[in-house]
Amino acid sequence: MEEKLVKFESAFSIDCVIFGFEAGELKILLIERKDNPFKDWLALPGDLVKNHEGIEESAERILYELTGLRDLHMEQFHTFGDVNRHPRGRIITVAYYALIRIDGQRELKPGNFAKKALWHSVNDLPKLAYDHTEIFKTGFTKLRRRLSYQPIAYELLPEKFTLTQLQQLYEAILNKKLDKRNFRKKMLSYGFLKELDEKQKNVSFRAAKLYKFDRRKYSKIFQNELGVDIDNP
Amino acid sequence: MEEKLVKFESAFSIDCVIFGFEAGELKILLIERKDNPFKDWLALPGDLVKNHEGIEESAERILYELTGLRDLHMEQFHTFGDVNRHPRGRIITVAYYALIRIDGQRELKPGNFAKKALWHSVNDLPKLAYDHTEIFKTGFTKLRRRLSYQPIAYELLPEKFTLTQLQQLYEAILNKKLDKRNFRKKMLSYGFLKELDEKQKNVSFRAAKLYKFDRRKYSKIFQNELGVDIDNP
DNA sequence: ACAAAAGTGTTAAAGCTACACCCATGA
DNA sequence: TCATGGGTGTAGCTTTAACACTTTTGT
Repeated sequence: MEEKLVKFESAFSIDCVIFGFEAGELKILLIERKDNPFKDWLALPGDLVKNHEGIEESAERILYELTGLRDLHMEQFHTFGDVNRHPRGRIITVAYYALIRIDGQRELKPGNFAKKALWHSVNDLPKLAYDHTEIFKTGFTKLRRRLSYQPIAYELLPEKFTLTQLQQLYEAILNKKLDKRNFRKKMLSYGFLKELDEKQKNVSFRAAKLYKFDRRKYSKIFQNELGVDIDNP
Repeated sequence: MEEKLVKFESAFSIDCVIFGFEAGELKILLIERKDNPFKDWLALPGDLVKNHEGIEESAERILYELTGLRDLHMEQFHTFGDVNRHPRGRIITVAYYALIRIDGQRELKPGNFAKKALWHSVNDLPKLAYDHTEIFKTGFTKLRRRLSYQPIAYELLPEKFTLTQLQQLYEAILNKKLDKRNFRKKMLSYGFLKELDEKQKNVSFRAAKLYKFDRRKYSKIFQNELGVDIDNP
């Protein structure tokens, strides 16, 4: 373009609702803030977007800094821009959710603003800093809706999982009981679950068959359904 | 809070995809830019968010300045924040769509950046300024999805409408033909369409019955379905 | 042997799809 | 009287919902 560039100072941030599934419960990752404002409160992980950083890029950076994980499914779900949402000035925030496999071994690195990062059950959250409670609720609603038309559950489960685990996850997200037989029938009918020659180990009862999600088959089955790009609908 | 406020300069804007339905076609409102960058290009109506203006408020202001309409259904659908999306600097934009009843009489006031505002069929759009083509496409996809679980069609039709008009609108949004009998059966089965004692006028064929959308009945029927707030799902 | 979860079918109801003709009206 | 869209029913198929017992395994 022929005109000079105008330089603005960034005034936007990213906040992330990071979902995980553990012990039959849906959880999110929260940090405990070490500085004001909201010192000692729990908050969603987030940061200002840097000047030469796209917002997707920024969301991925924040997640990486906290969890050491890259290339996860992140999805922007809403932008919050009330004038007074941030006590330090006019900062609007773009909210993303991420789905990750909780791995007890992985060490979480809380980063600059946080004392520690911990998993909290979505059913038992305290009041969060800023407008983060509202952000969480909006994100959870979007996740729930998305579950009905996208195979996102598999991002939260280990690579190999049992049908009961899958069902528990659906129940945790949808917050209702499902019928075991109907659930299995339906999931298997889609044809994108691959039954493995393996079973659960170290359980004190009959071991269940393990399955994995076959992304190839999924894409083949649902490609161009309504002309919608499956990875960006 | 005890600390001093930090003042940022705003660097975000709103862009609006304004849908209307006319002559059996789904249309959007575009402005022709009168200044650089993108002088003479078509663009979505948009503006910078003012310093003391919430983003919803800003979206409503922009729509009002352009159309003279207030209190319309506006829905935020995505935020676009590529580093280079705007030639003048780092400006991220929050995109909204609005649904309006096209009224041939209403005068559109294009505002500061625009020479004129005109309706364009969604099936025949030229390349738009900035990343507005992408913004439009994303918005259209979200609109289409939303149609399947929210009664948004009624925002686009006149208060009194025929079932054929309703069907044409669905066909325009979903971009496919629907079966007349099945469509009517289904719409009427919901129970929130009120049949009026009135018929179409000034048509050169058998006049069709007029219906209107009964928002009260709708709310009663669908309240708390899955615990989701119907106006903010 | 018992506790715990795995695994498995059938039936009825509801919803969806496909399909074609007569009717009312104004020109 | 003709052209135009308005208005209507049925049958087959698919999908969903409700429902309970036997099997396997480890302790």
